Amino acid sequence: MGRKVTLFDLADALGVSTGTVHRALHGHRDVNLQTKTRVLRLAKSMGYRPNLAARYLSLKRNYRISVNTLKGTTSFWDEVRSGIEKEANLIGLDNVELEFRTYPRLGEGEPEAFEEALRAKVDGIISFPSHPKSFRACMRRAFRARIPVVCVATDAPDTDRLGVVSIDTMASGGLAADLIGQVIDGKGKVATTLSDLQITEHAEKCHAFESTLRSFYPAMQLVAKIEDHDIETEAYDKCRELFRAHSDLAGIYITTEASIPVFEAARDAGMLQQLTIVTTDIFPSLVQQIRAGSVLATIYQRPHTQGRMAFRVLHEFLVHGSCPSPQVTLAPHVITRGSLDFFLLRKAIESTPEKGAQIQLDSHELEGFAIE
Amino acid sequence: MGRKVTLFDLADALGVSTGTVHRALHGHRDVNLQTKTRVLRLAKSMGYRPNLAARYLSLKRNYRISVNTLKGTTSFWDEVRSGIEKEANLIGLDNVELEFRTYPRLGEGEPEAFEEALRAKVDGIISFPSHPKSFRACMRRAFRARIPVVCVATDAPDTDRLGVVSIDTMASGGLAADLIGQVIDGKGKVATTLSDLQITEHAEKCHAFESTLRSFYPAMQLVAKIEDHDIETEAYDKCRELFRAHSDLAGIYITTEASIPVFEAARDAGMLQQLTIVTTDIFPSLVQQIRAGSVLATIYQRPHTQGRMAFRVLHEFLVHGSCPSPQVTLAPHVITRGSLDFFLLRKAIESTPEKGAQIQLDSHELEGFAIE
DNA sequence: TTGAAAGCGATACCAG
DNA sequence: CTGGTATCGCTTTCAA
Repeated sequence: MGRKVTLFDLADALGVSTGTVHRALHGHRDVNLQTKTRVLRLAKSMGYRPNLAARYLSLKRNYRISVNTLKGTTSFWDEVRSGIEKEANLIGLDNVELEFRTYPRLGEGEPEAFEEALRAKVDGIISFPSHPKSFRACMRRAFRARIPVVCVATDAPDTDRLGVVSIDTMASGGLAADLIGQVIDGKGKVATTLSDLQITEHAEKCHAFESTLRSFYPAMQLVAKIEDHDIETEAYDKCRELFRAHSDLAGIYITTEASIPVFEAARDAGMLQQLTIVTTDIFPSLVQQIRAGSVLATIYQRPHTQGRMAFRVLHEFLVHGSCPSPQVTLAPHVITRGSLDFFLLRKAIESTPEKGAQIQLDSHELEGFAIE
Repeated sequence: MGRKVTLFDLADALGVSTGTVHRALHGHRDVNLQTKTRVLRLAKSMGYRPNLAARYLSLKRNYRISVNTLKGTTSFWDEVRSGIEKEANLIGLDNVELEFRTYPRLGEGEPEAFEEALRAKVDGIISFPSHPKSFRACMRRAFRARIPVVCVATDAPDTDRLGVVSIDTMASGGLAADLIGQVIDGKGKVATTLSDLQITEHAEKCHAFESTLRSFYPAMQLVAKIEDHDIETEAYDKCRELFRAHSDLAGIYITTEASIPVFEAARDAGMLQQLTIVTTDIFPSLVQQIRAGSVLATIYQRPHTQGRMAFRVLHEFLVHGSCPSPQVTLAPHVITRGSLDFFLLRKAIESTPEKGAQIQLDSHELEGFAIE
């Protein structure tokens, strides 16, 4: 394994200066096309790889990243943000500054936050595209400004986003179908609730749920896909209606966090016992339902990890200039009553704030690796 | 937000040289105790944080890490190794060299590999402690040599390992119990298989399984914990015996990869249909069983992620001199028939080799972020 | 015990 | 269009 090739090695071999080599590699204007190709060819043949440490050091400018997300009613978005922060000061050689811009509700204040980030000339944006339509316009501007954008939680189709980090919706739907299907022995009526069929993410979960039923549980019947448009009363009312129309309903898959109104409707209809329920994500009032045994399982969408991954993708691009995997799709976690405590414990650990500034020590000084 | 504090700032403020400050911070011998404490105090009060880029750059020496793992019969250990490699060239600023030392079987060749790594004076070791007893002796030597060791997949109790990365055994057992319990409607006989009750990891899974049954499925009965000692014929024979003794067995939780002999025994006993089975991990012949519908779910132990995390913990220690979380416990993934394909897809992506040396480009040159 | 100074490799500026 | 060179912050000799 030969020693590492440096800029100087290239310059030396070609009889030019490192400045020239540098400009050639980075495609700056004002480089002779010939020397440029010579440099590029040699770099490839010698297997040149830039030394990132040296790069960071000489680059005084810090990367500034804007994190545009929803305020949210549960801790989901807090966890996304804390995941981003954690990854930032783990990876970060202190060369990243995060700027958080949060908007209160779906589609409300999102374009403004985006616009602000663009005006602030950040180097990259991590964003939750809450309103597909207005987001597309934002993306066009980001594209023109050459600011890379990573979407988190939901994809923004037909935009030139650099990457997406989201949960595997197909796996989620498939899991939900299998869990319910197995427990109710492959027969009976089931339903799903979602926010809106227009939202790709939700549509995909339902689709996977339905297609798994078709493939493996032909005797089951999906009788409704309830759209609640993120409005609690709408969810409640439509569920009441559903339970009235199908008093023999056996199971329900709630693809969003909006499970509480469903429980209330089921309880009020006196059907809570008979229903096999799979929910999404986790928060205190849902924990109660799980402990009470009303929930078969909840499908956890790992917001903390989504945040971490989103940061990684963007950082990778800013630093390496390349994007290893424009689509990061996370496997969902299945949480049941018997495993609940272990998941809650992990969640608590994840949200522990980073230990602050910490003087680094040589191992000589650590007394037998003792960790405080 | 004040600008970052450098070594020079500290030296300047104290009227000493950067060399002195450096030596004081690192506890090198031959530093006046007084100046040392003055430096340390000032460093803390000024919130000094070393610039890692500068450190990497000036440190010419690369870290050498030995990865001591099992050859294995399934792809489990291949995935662990590829996870380590992936994280290494993602995080690594090329300052890490990996040396793989693999041993053929449980406890066979393990001490030799360890010894070799110590002799080679590596900077750290990632190891699977396959044989608790001999491993402890190895660890003592590593400790004396001041070489940090991170355990992967299994912990090594009562040793001074730097950290462990493993799957959450409690969550695994709890999940298995809930899955089986719900499907068989909370009543009937169940059993588990494991390699050896001496192995903490297996014992914990069984314990969590049992305790979840006790808490939430009192009408279920755990009739056997079968130890197969990693021998296929032993697993087969003991299962046949089990099935003979309990022809009304309703479910079985296989805590290890050794599920194939169990399927064979069940099939030969004509009980495959009646059993609700939860397995562990995934490999081609198990995939067949899942597709065939013989498996309720398999609990995937995420070897790739285990590898990635193990590397992170060790790297973190070598670089920062601190260990953020000595115990990384991963949440297991639940894979069912309806979600199988999505998990297999992910697995295929994970094991895609890294794109090799790649010239980095400025964003100017990327035509609209187009990723090849 | 401490100070001074020479790198590490890439970047960016200023001359030519 | 290209060469030379100061610079980033830390580590590590070599002298004092």
